[in-house]
Amino acid sequence: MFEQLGGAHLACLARQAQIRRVPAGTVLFGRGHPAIGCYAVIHGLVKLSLCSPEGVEKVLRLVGAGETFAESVIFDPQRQPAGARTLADCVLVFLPAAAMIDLLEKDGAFARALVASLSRRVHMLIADIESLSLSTATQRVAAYLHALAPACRADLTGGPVRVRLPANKTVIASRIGVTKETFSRLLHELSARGLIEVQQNEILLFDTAQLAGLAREAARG
Amino acid sequence: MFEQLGGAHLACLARQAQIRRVPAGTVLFGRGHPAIGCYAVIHGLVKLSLCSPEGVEKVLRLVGAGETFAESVIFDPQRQPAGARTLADCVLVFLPAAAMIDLLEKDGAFARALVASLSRRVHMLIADIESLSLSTATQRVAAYLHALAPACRADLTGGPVRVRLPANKTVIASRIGVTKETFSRLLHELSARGLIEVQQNEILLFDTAQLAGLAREAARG
DNA sequence: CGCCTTGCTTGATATGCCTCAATTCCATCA
DNA sequence: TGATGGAATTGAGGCATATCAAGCAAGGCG
Repeated sequence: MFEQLGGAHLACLARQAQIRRVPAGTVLFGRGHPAIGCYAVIHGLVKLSLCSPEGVEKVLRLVGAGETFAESVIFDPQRQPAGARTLADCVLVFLPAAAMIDLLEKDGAFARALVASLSRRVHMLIADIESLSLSTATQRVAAYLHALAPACRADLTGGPVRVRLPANKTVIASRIGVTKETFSRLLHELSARGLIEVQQNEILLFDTAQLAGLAREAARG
Repeated sequence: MFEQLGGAHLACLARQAQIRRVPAGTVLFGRGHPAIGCYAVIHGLVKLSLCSPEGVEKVLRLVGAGETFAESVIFDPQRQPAGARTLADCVLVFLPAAAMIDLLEKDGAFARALVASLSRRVHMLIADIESLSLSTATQRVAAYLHALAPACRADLTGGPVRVRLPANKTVIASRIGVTKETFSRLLHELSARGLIEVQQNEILLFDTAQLAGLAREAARG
């Protein structure tokens, strides 16, 4: 993912990193746990989520193969701001905090990659805040579906694109910021408009351009 | 703020940085502008905000003296995710992107400070998302007021604390994630409960502990 | 001094989304 | 094959918050 670092340092990292295989449903860490390192997902899916005191859950992010998470906690003396749980059987790389800190100061390329990674995270979070505060539920769903479509084909051909929801609809709904009920209803509404077709966990996008438009514009009757 | 870097490098930075004095109401950059550097606020107040296509504004952050902004854009090949405008006459330090990138690779201490700063930003954004998706408007207002109170005194004495809103109420409302109308109503409700007293731009907090409690717990009748 | 702008408050009304509850669907397992 | 349980759907109703509209206070300026 974000490792294009010097061979020597990479080797050093590799020595301290450990491969962990964890079954689906495992809690990697809960909210408030102290930071002991960060993770990279080789295979599988990890759910990062917040929980209100009343037990309502908000899915912050779904981390798939090739992505990393929990880097930020290492460098801010806080505790985990979110909990992490595997949604599928996973192969993870665990990087101890000490190794990260060490490498950060020694390898300029790594430092740069880490900063870039964190910057990207910041931008993604800002995008989330934007959609939560400025968009309607319909717009968020449209935007999410549009984002699932691989960028290349989507805009060119205009033909139907088949995407797969990375998790069950309850989780996706929480990620998008609506209840599962509303999510279900909105999917139906988009189907009725002829924009998509829902087939269990897969969705056919008939008109990605119009989806994108919906996501951008104001909701019209 | 985040500069405890080596003297030599600091001098180098100082050579490339420029002090800029800008009057209130100046647009420093708009959304989508390319990144050319980042800023530190010496004096004054800067508003970072998003804008929906329909013109609705969401205040992302209010940047006061001693804080920095727009660092993340330098390291992610994106354009500014938010616009920046001064709310008061400001004295700013502008750091060109090139200087930042350069320093990042050369100075381990700087790299670490930068990473820590970005990490803190990530945590703050997560906290915002949490309050937007899991809290009611009342809870957000209570949490905001509580956060304004200086941590030390507040918890100990229990006596009234006088805080000043950093900007006008319309801006604060948007920052908190409610309309100015609801903000006004909620302030009154808290006054009626005897928790606070509003005096124009200043607010007396009579019971910070209870405010904190309100922010945490579920809304009760 | 009165005008005008800007910000704040207050009331009345609307609505988007949530909540609760009842099925239905599907997968797994006995 | 039928039983069991989690997920998804569907409907009815309610509530929190936005929206719209109007009135009020305060400050700057001719």
